[in-house]
Amino acid sequence: MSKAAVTIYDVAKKAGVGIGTVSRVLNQSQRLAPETRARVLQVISDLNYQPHAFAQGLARKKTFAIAAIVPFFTGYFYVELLKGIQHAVSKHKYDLVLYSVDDLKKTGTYIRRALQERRVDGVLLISLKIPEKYSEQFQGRKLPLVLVDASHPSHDSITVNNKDGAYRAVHHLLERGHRSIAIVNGHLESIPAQERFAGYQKALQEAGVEPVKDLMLSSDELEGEAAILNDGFNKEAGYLAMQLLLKRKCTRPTAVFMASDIQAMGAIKAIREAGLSMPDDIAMVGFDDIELAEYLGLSTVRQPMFKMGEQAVERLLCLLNDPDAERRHFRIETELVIRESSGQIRTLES
Amino acid sequence: MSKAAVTIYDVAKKAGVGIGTVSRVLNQSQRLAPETRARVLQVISDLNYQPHAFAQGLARKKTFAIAAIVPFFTGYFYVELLKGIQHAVSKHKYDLVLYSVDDLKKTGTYIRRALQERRVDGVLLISLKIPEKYSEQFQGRKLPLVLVDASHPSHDSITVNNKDGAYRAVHHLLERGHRSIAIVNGHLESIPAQERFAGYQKALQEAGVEPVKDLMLSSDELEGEAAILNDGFNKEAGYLAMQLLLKRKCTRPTAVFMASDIQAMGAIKAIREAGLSMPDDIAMVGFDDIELAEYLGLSTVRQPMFKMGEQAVERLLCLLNDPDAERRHFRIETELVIRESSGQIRTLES
DNA sequence: ATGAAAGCGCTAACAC
DNA sequence: GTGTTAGCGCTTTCAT
Repeated sequence: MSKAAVTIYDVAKKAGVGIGTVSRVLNQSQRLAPETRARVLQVISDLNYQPHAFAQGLARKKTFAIAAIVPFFTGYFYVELLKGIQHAVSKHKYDLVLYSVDDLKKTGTYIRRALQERRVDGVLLISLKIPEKYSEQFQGRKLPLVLVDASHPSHDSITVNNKDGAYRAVHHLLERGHRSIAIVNGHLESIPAQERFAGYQKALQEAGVEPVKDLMLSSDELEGEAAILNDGFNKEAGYLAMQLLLKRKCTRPTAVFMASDIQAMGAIKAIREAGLSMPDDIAMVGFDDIELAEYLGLSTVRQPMFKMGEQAVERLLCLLNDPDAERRHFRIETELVIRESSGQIRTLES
Repeated sequence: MSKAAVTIYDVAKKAGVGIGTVSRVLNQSQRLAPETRARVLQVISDLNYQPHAFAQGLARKKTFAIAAIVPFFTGYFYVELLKGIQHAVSKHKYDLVLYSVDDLKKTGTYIRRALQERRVDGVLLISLKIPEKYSEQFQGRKLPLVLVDASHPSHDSITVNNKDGAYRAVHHLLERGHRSIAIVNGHLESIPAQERFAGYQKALQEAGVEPVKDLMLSSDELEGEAAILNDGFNKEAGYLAMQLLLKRKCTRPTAVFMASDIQAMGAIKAIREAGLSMPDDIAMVGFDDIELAEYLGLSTVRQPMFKMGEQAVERLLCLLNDPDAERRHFRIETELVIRESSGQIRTLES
């Protein structure tokens, strides 16, 4: 109940040893008389002493904390990821400092802080593009960095195979007999959006289906406040895009690939409001496999997000021990989950 | 691009001043020759210098970080809360250290760490019960603590008015003409679950409706792995509970109050599987207003979670500046959101 | 107004 | 094996 925190000096004095010795028992040093160690340990326990993280950090030049810089979590994707991260971090007895970026313009500020404040030993940068300027600084300072859901040649990264995932989604729709397949994408500035678009195109091309410009929508073309937010992967954007699609009376698609489940939610609402039904009037495949997808009977492309988070941390911790390790780029494969929204096999009618 | 990080000494030397002076410009000290300040500022900028958080922390005995101890986030509630927390923390240029408790038995470990490592200036303890032992330590050390979604006489707290929320939900159902109203609750060990139960009882009693034991379920009575997890507020638990309820042929309720929306999701699934419809066969009101609720047309009790998070941080920061401030217990009111699941007004038939 | 010096609580190199 | 001491990078008196 003492007011002032107990320090290593208090322990040393009470145990009748020097502070060096106390420090040694703290750091599991080998060269110690078992008897001395026991005595010190006893005092530590009596005094309820615990080392001061900042003092240790300063002396050791090691913080035992890592930072995760996340775009202000829009939803399930980041939550699952964070769970995985937290799980791994905690397992290794590290602390997690969370920087969440509310305004993408300010990404640099957060990176700069994580980089220069030396509050953490390493950084996880999630779904965010790293400016070249900072990329160099990370290398210069040898501060380990792992990119998650993004990549850069100079840094380790863990990404989902977005292109292949999208390819599988659209391929599945083609197999079901659809030929007029739309895509509703997030902002095209976002890398995942670009990759998913590429997968969409590849599948169509392979099947010899001519891409139709009117069937390719992305959030940046939309009007409406909410749709513009962040990366354009949101409910509102999906809703608006689907409304647009449904207006195209003559060229209305029979199926649509939604670049995210959350957009799919909005789209489904628009379909219902239009008095149409899914999958009969329009089939759908999403991306993410958020918790809700199963509930909605939405076919989708599942990303193993928790695992990604864990893996990112594991990799980062490797880098901490060996900062000169070679760069590695992990690519995690997706899984197509087929539910009701993809409908039955369609006989051709064209 | 220099290997070693730039320190206050580098700045001092290059600016031709003492380190004290550099420190002063860093700390906005008043007594400084404007010209000196400008010169130092210039050098700081040239060298891209930024103070070392740990060194500052050690010297100032202040970390500019707070911790949030969260039960391994089960869902939307914690995400929204965290968003609010992050928003406020970031606004005040503090850092957020996240401790997420995967195993409730280990709560003490995390509290202990936050308490004794002195890595943070204050702690937010969320939805977790604080052991008396630690409660005293927080007071002894004068480490500010704010309880969120939990309370304790010796500490500041922010809670939702669970009892009133539940009361309003059930009252609403009564107004719609229901007399046989069930409750599906989380684990009764959880304080919110207890409070919601109290609200349920109060509403029934006020309406002169006799409580029926068979209509009062909570997750702890359920069998099944998933249902037991954490606080019992989960989809699986809702599903199982509703199945049980639907089995009671003769006493099947006409309405049910679900203590959380996520349980409601599971319950709705069970209802559909039983070939019944909501709200005709069974009306429902949930609790939380998760994103999905609107989508499901689920009437529910909305908790302002983001706001709670913000407010908790604001209060904690107040406490940092004035550790001897009087304890305050904030109680946030809920809002009843009426959607389709509550059905139309029912004519009595009994 | 500003330089010098004493800590903050710990680690690690150096003595014995 | 263990005590002593010099930092780690900063803030903050205390002089001047």
